[in-house]
Amino acid sequence: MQFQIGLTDTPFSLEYTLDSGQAFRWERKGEWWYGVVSGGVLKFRQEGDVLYCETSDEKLDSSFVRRYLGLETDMRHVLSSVMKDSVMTRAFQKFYGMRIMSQERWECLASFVLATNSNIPRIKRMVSSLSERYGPPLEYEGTTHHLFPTPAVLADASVSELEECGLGYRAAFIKRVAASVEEGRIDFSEVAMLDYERAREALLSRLFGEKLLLGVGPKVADCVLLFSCGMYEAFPVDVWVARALLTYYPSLLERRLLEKLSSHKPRLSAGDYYSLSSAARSYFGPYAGYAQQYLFMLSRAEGLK
DNA sequence: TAGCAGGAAAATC
DNA sequence: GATTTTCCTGCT
Repeated sequence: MQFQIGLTDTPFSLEYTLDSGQAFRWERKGEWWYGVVSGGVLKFRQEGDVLYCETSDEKLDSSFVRRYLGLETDMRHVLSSVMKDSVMTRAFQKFYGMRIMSQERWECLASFVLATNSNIPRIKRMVSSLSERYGPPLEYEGTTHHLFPTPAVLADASVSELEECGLGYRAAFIKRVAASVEEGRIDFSEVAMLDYERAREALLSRLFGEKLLLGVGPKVADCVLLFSCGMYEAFPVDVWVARALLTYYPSLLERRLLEKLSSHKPRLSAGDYYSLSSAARSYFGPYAGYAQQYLFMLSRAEGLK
């Protein structure tokens, strides 16, 4: 199936969106970006104000794509809310059109569990070898693609086999998290309906179960809420965003955090994470997550240390 | 709460 | 080619 989406009335950059470290299954081949999403292969090419789309699956239609790429978000609201200072102005000018996507929730959770202590190229490799090994194959244009594996399959995989996908110590985490999802301990659609604070609590443990979820801390929870549940006030803080806050927004930080972040090897405790994240959320407001993603990109582009 | 380990690849020197 | 860093969390 082929179709087009007009972008005349809304800022959008395919490249900045797919390559901003939110999603890990997109690859550029020549003019086209290829990805596997929700049971099908998707293919995108942007030419100015037109987004050309092709897909193996009828269900991945234009309304699906608009939702997936975050095109339904009214950027005028985002801009008027988040444009508070010259740093934001610079970041939005530089990466104009970058959108927060709305990804499949289980895949998003799994991807960010793998992301701990890692880097983007490696995360992509882990996700793709997991998919090749455990995901159902899908032929498209003469190439075999693989869907992202289901929780059931990963829960049944052995840790040593998972390790062979280059996961290292993350293998045990992903197995446990998959099992929790499979057992219904995390009900994503229920989480997505809660308000942000409750949703984070729920993801982080207590709601449906007794046991702590291995491998899901506040940062991973924030990524899942922002990138797959449409909670734009979530403000994940990773090393790059922490550096950006330290460099551009020192006045938002308590003295204690300033000192810690300036130290040689900053290690944030859970308490530190919450104070950082909530300081940023109250400064940037309901679309803080957008501010976060632009800061992430700016921080990397400017090579902050 | 602080301190540390974890595991492999990228980035950097 | 060696060292440092890497979209962090769990355990003690």
